[in-house]
Amino acid sequence: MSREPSTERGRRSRDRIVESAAELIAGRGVEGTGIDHVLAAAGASKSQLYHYFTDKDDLIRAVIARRFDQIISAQAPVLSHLDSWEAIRQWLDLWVGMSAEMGHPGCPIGTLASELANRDEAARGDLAACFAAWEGYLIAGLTRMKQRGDLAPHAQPRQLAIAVFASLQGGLLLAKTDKDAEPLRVALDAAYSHLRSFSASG
Amino acid sequence: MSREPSTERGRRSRDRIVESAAELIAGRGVEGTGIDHVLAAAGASKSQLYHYFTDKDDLIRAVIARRFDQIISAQAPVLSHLDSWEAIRQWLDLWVGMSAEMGHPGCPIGTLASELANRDEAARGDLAACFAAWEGYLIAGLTRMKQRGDLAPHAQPRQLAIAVFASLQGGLLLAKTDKDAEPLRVALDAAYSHLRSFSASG
DNA sequence: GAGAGACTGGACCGTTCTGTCCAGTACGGG
DNA sequence: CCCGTACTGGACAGAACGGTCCAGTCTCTC
Repeated sequence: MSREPSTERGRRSRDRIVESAAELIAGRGVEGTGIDHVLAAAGASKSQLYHYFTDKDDLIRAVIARRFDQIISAQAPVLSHLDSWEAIRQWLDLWVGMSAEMGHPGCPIGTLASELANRDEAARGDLAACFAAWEGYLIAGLTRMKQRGDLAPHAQPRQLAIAVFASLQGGLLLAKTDKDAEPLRVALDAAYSHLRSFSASG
Repeated sequence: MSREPSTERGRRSRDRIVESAAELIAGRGVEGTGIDHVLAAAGASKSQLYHYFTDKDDLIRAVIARRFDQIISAQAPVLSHLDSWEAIRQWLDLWVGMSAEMGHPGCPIGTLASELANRDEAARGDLAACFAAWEGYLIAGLTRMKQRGDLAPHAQPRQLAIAVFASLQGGLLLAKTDKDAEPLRVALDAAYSHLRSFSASG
C-alpha cells in the first residue's frame, strides 16, 4: 500500500509524482509510460517514488483515485443536481463540449479501465467502484425525479443510468478513434432521447 | 509495409505470428506484449517476424486487420441481414451471450482503439475504418427497413447506427470492468428500445 | 542438379525498463 | 543544540525490450 507523507514537503512531492504520472499516462497509456519519464516530468528521483509507493501498480492506483477525484470535483455542482431534464441535458452537453475542444478526447477513467481491467485485479476493482460511484449521482437524480413525478413510475433509475454511462463511454471511444466529437454527440442525443421517453408528461 | 509471403509455408508462418500476437495482445495489451513472447507462442524466430513486418507497429496493424476480419466473417450471416427487428435483436443478443460466456469480455477492436487511438496515427486510421465498415452493415439494414416502411421516414440510419455502436462499445467496457455482462445487456436493451421508438408502426 | 530467392535460426547490440541501495540532507520535538 | 525520522539524490543491477545481422536451409524453376 501507499505510504502517506507526513510533512507538507512530502505531500507536495507525492502530488507532483502522481499528477505527472496521470498526465503522461493519459497520453501514452500505462504500459507506455516509464517510471523514469514520470520522475523527469515531476522533477523527482527514484527514491522519492519508491518512498511513497511499493511499485508501479501502486502508483497506478493512486493515479486512478486522483483522476476520479478530479472528474467528480470538477463536475460536482452539476453532478449533485442531476434531477431535472435541463440539468441532465447540460451535463451531457458538458461532455460533448469538452470532447470537442480537447485535442485528445476520451475519458481518463474509461481509458484506464480498458487497459487495466483484465490485467490488474486491484485496479479493476477500483475502476468498477469509480464507475459505480459516478453512476450513483445520476441514479440519485433520476430517483428524485421519479419521486417528484417527473419520471414515469415504471422507470428504473439504475438501468437508465447504466445505459447513459454506456453511451457516454462508447461515444467517447468512438470520438477518440474518429478524432471528431460527432459520434459522442449523436450517442448522447440518443441516450437523452431514451431517458426522455420515460418522462411522465410524455 | 508488410511483405506478403509468396509460398504456402511462409503464409502459415506469418499467420501463426499474427494470430499469436492477437491472442497475447487481447490479454495483455499492445505495450504489454513483447515481440519475444509473441515469437515463443508462435514457435517462430525473430528473423521470421522481421521478414514479414517492418517493425512492431506494422505487426499491430496486421493484428487489427485480422481481428476485424474474424469478427466480420464470424457474424457475416447476421450482419448482412440486419434489416428486420428480429435480426437486429438477435445480433445484439449475440454480443450479450458472447460477453457472458467469455472470461474476458470486451471487444478486441474497441480495446485496441482505446490503447492506440492517440499514439499511432496509422493504426487509428485503420481502426476508424473498421468501425465505419462495421457500422455500414447496420446502416444498410436500417436503410432497407426505412425504404420498406418498417422505419419512420424521419429516422436517420447513420445516426441510429452510431448510437447503437456507442452503446455496444460502452456496454462492453462496463461489462469488462464489472466482470459481469449485465451492463452490456442493459445498454443494448436501451439501444434497441431507442431504435424501436423509430418503428413506423409505433 | 544447380542456381536463385524465399524462408529460417538464433546470436548479438544498444537501449530502456522496474526496482534496490546507500549515503546524504532537511526538519520537528526534546 | 541534538537526535530521530522523513525525505532526497543518483548510481547501480538485472532483466526485458525492439531491432539487426548473417549464415544457413528449403523449394521452385530451368
